[in-house]
Amino acid sequence: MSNTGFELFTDRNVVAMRVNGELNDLAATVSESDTVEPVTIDSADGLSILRHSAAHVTAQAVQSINPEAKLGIGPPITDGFYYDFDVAEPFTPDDLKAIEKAMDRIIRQGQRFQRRVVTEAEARAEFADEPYKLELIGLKGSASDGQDGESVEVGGAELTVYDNVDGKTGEIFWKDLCRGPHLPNTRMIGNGWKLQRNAAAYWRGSEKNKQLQRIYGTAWATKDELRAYLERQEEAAKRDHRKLGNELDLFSFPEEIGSGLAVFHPRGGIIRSEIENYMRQQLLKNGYELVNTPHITKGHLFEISQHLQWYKEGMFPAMHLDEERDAAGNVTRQGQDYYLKPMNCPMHNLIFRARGRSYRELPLRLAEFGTVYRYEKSGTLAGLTRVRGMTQDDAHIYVTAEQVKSEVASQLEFVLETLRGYGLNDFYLELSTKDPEKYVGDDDVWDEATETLRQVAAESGLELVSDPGGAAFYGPKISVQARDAIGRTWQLSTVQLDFNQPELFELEYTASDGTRQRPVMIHRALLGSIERFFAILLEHYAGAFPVWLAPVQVVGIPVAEAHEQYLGDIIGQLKKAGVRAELDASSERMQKKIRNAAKDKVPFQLIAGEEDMTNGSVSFRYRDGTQENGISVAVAIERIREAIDTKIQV
RNA sequence: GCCGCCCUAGCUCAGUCGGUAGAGCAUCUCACUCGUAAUGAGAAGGUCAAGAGUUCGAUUCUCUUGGGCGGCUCCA
Repeated sequence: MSNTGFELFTDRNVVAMRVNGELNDLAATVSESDTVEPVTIDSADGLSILRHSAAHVTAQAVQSINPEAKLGIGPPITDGFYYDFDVAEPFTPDDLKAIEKAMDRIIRQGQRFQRRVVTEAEARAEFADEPYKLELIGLKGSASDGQDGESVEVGGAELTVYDNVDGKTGEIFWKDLCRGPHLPNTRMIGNGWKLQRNAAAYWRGSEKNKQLQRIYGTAWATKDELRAYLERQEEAAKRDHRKLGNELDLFSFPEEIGSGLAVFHPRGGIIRSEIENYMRQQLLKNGYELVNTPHITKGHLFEISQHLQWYKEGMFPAMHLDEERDAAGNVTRQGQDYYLKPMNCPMHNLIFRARGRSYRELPLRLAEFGTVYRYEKSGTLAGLTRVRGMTQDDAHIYVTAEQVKSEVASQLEFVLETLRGYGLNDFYLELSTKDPEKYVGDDDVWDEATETLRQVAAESGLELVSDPGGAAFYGPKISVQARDAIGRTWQLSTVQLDFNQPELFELEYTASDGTRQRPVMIHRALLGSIERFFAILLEHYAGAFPVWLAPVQVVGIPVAEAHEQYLGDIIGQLKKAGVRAELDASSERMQKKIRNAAKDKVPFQLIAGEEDMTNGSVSFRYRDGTQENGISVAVAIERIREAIDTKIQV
């Protein structure tokens, strides 16, 4: 006896089913021996199916408007879907509107998604006009990298086509090569969807290939969820560090200086230096030594480190200096190429080998706020999160092989403790392992090191995600991912082993038995770059920094001019106590001053008028608009100092 | 780097179907002296991103360059 999913599940929220673990359409038949589980539309699988079905509808709509459009792929993604098309002209916003309209019609029509197994020859005949589909059919059976969404088309055990048919007449409107499964019916896409934008994307993700036009959309089980999603997007846009940086006068990117090169204004500068001060204090407490190295170097250093061999495109081009020529143009004096440094490690290696090193000195931890310059492609730059000039809180730790594990473990602990100080406390770890195509060193060494990192990660008790093939060529790495206030994750700290540079730089220490040994090198960036970390904190706090980071910690607002001197004196005392306090002595009314301070997201407003003057007190107004009147000056100062010292958010 | 879109006052934005521009906020001046999110009046502020082309005339159309945004690729 066998049944279809429709017979098994009458709940309208069930859109597909798992049969023996495999996702299937509800139209599929199952036998009694099968294990069958329902997939509801609001589950992760259900949403993927919904989104993938919406992608099909997008494609049908596009081809109904422009039959010449050739189909690429159309997989579900986080929060939505996309579909790629080869079209003569890129889509315009008006095109998207027209496509949405056509989609709406298709959805209302209630077309059924009907699965059909085909042979390769049949598929080739049916999709003779779809060159990209033909390519995918050719891919079938070859290396099944599910990477760029191909697997949603041809990733199944057999080749299948999904026909979109009229629910009553069975007339076929459209079809697509697809693994499935799909919703039973387009009507189930409902009205929780929206096309969002179009952009170009390389066919199958390679910049050697042609660029197709991609349409992005989002789709949700209900209209309310769509609305909630759009609100989240809006919230994220409000926190955009580029917008806040401008509004709060923190930093800018003057066109005269160049792309990806930021200047920090006074208010951004003070936040930046607070970040650095705290960092420095943590470093010194944890056995680091602070070093300092120049921004430029002769090219030879990067020949030793092999950066000029591997990463030259990522470096600013050479400054060719000191060359001399005679009248005939012959070189009479050989010049030198100088480069801006793209990383600090080679220079730290030179500090390590500046003199003989003993095992007694290890672990040797060299830390620096090292400013580096990288020639990132223009299209990849984004605010402070991707720049061409940045300061890394960089450290290189030289250890014996036996010390690797304990050092990585203590680094991890140190990293988490420090990040918590900045108000981040939701973390998980990612372990990046060897890229079989691109690595140096022995497999044994890699395996052992990777295992060590895995153990340390496991012992931390944090969630661990693996990132196969994500390591740099010189060693595996563990990274700390942090979730911010609105749930986005950022890769922050990295702890990375390096088997390569100690070799290249012939680093050695004298072991207890008098032999010369090669140290293991650990690269450790805690904040990544100060710029990027700054951006993350700015977005995390939406500009309302905790008191210790706030550029202006206290604004004094006199009720009228007559109270300026009284309040000015209190502000003066705060300044003496090391608080960033300002008196607003402008000619505005106090209401306006309150508004201004609120817009600047100042944590404490101190207000004083007649009443306070007579009582020797002051009134607090907090960021949330609440207030507390009649606080004695001494208590007020103490309270503010404490809020700063304990790094609390207010 | 690639595809598309964008660049008007310090900021946010109007506007010009080709006849060289306007608001609000910010700034400055004056008046108001005020107890919890915008007091009023006035002034000043622009080579309409830069350069070239088409045109009697370009901020507007075309091209180039710079900068930005959304993606793709990249992210040592």
